[in-house]
Amino acid sequence: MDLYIFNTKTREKEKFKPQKPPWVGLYTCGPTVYDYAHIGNMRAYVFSDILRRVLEFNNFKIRHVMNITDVGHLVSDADEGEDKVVLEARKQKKTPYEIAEFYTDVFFRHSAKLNIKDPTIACKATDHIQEMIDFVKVLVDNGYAYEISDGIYFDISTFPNYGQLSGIDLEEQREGARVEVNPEKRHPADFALWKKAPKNHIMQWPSPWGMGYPGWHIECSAMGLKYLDAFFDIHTGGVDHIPIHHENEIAQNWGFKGREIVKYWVHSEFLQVDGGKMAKSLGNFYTLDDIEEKGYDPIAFRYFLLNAHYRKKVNFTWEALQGAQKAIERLTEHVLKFKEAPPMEGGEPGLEGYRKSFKEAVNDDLNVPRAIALIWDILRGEEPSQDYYQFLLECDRVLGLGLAEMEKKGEEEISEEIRELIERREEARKKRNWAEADSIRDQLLEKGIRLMDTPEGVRWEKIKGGENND
RNA sequence: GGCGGCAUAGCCAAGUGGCUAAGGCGGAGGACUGCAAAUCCUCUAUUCCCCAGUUCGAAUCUGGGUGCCGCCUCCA
Repeated sequence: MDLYIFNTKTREKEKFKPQKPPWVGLYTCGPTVYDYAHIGNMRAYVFSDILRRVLEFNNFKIRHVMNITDVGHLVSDADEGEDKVVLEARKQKKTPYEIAEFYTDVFFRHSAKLNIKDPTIACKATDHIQEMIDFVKVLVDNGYAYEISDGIYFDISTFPNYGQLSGIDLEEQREGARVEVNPEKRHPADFALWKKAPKNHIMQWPSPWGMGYPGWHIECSAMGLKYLDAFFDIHTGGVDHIPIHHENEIAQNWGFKGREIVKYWVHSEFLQVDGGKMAKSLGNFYTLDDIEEKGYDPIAFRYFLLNAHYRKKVNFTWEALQGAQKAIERLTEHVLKFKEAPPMEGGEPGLEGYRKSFKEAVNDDLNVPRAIALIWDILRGEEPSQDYYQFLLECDRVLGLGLAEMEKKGEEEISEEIRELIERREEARKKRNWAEADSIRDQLLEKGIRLMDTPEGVRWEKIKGGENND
């Protein structure tokens, strides 16, 4: 069955054909490690994770490269302002390397909690200064770049297709631009490949053009080519990167190689909060830590994201997250019933149909919402059997919800105090002292423990989320 | 100001020309229970922002309107 992916470049779903099957070269624009990644950032990485998993599901072998931007990303993409990491270092009175290391660790911690697979190669910009210098040198030598007083700039007039990815007409864009342009630049959209460093700049390296530091866009080209080169199939990122970052990348790749390097450009839409933009200034800027602090499982957030298609804006609300939390809990319960069920004699007759539908869904430009609906059809519509359980685990290779590790409620850790309360209630129940039993139950409920009396005895669960929303 | 996208039940959302408009959450009723919870069963959009049009047939295509959002400026 063929896999179809929407290519931003052609604005069409295209049949996916890697250049060197079974290998697939996948490059993901990684984080700029100057601050905590927020849940909107994380959507992009859950998306690239799903893409990777679907590729693996289709039996491709993946080399997944992700950059860690720890230098060169200025406060403005128009090559203005300060380096983000350096700025934060000054604020916190630390070195840029300390800042980068700290936020890189946080990023991978959050990724792990969301069951995002680690990239095959995670590469830091500062570890590839030489590669970037070499890249820029070639561009200069071949006449695609020029030097001015503050750095080396790419000359976009050498690349007639500039703007093709985003469908932008440069002349029109110029009208609305509110950025002051560097008067030395030949064209306002020319972008920095290498910046010359002022003496006191903390991060700087020797180069043919004196001490300096790389422009932001060059790292993806240099590292992408270094690690993927001849099988650079897919490049992912958020939609915000289409207009500047990825256009620039295409342009400089062209200058370097004389051809396009990337075959498929795939971009994920933004996550919105309460129907609008997420921004620190609006007070709706959340991180995964915030989600956990409110009592939700990170995996509930993953489930929430999987419920919507990656090319559509998704609207984050606490109510929706609560729904996702509840859904993943119920899903767990169902899955466990299937886990314990025996195999079906002669196999499940309906299984192949589900298998086909599942693959059709995910291979149709990653239609994960449809795939999840299918999971529910099995969970609610079919008798539990080991055959279906094995199939669910198969599906989870794509979904990454951690179905295999799911545990029964009532097996979580609880404090001694809670345990005693539960025992006291059991005694009261034996004496048919309902008033006391119910009062203890209410007490536990306030402590976030919900009791369930079953024929096999009492079970409990910690209540997730919901109780302390906003 | 320029460019683009979206509008499906209380909420999150699939579906882009034709079987009864997926799925989840929430809600209602019932079974079960000492009562609950969990679970199970049933129900929960005659209709897809509005108005025209194309078509045998449209949530899906076209035109107009309204609303929201994004980008062009930091951001995934």
